[in-house]
Amino acid sequence: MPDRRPRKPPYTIDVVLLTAAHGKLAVLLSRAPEGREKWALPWDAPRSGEGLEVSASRLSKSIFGEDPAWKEQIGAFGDGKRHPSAADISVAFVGLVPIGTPSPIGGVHAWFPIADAPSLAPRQRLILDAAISMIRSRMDQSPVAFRLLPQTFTLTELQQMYELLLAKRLHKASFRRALQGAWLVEPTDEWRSEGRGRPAQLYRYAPRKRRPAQRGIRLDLLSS
Amino acid sequence: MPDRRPRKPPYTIDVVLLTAAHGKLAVLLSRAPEGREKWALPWDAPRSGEGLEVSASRLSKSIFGEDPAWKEQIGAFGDGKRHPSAADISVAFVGLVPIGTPSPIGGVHAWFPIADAPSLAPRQRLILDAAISMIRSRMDQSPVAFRLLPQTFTLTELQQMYELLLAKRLHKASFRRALQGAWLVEPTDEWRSEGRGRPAQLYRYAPRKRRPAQRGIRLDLLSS
DNA sequence: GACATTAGTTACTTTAAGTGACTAATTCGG
DNA sequence: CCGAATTAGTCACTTAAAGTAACTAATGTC
Repeated sequence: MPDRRPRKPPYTIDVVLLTAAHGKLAVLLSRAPEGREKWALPWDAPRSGEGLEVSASRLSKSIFGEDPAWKEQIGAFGDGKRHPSAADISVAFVGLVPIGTPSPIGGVHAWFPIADAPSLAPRQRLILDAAISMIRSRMDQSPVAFRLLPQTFTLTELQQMYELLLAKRLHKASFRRALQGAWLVEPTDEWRSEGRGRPAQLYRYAPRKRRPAQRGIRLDLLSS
Repeated sequence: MPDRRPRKPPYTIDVVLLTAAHGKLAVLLSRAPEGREKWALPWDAPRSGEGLEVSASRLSKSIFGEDPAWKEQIGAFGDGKRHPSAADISVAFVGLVPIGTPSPIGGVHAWFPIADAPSLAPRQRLILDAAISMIRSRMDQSPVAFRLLPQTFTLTELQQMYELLLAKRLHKASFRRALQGAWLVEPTDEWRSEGRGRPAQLYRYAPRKRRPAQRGIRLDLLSS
């Protein structure tokens, strides 16, 4: 990962790969061979002529063999905070990895629940915090919850994912009614029996464009 | 022997300054002395050791003498698109200027309604579009509408600003009820008589923290 | 003083969300 | 084979919020 060419790069690409495991959000960190901190977010210098998105994809692929299920830029970070590289700024991306994706992780990478992540270089700490707050605030504009789940899932799993991200319990009937109204999922003809209890139908993410109904104004969100 | 040729900067800072004028959003452009396009978003190379936010402030101050009323980073842009500079990437900021701010604009700068902006370098076009879509999507999380208005304003002016940003008509009673519930404004003891009709009371933006009431889930926004 | 004009409120309707209790389909332990 | 436990899914009723139109209030114009 760290490209140790003598000249300092003009900037770095840092990626925050997130997944859900054991009811918690987890972030992928790489063991840092040198430097003050033992772990770091995966980062690299861009290659010549390579776009930002492409760099981030290359970095993700070097870890997983494939792109994350969803990826978005967080922004550029600088302002004098220390980074494993000597670069003045870092362009950060957040990517989501579906729960249960086989991770070809050797001893070099490891998943950490975000609450017990080890200490990171200050700039990378900022990036991680920004990534978490970004996916929490984009949940209603991007299919964040769906990209943390496999292609098919039960509605209970989906609800639990929303509860994890919102850090809040939701009521079953309300959740399903909202889901129905939003035309986000469609049932498959498969069912999953999870030991005891009635089997659950599997659904897939299949958003249908709707008229921009968008009722109301959400002024109340401003006052949080 | 040091190389004295103008070295290309590692990145640029570009700013999208927006205001509202004549019922439309307008962007500030600078006349470009050279290059393929006649106009450009204000940009500059960062100074050594200067943070990103600081660079953007410096650039804004060089135009207005003061910071915009609100400012936020949009992100980093690159991916091979052409820019007035030779830099590989540009870090873009959007800033809001209250309606009616005296602009010490010579022949160098001018406000353009966003619908009739002249052609820009491809990367700057992307930045401008991202800025617009950003403030539209952040309206319910940041006081965007308030930062486009003067310190005190009438509720009708505020409603018209929301209508401009949302590109949608709102009903007076609903808007005011939502405003009341959100605890975002407080009345001043001033009134403004605008020619004919009953005078309107002036309000100021004074958000009060509330319990995170946040009722419901906005799944419907996902399907737009 | 009648009227046009803009501000602000009220009362009623419609829609969405909160909630608990219900039915349905399965496993498990006798 | 039967009943309790368990999880999935739905229903009906309650409560809260947004849509809407008609109202009152205060000013300027003629």
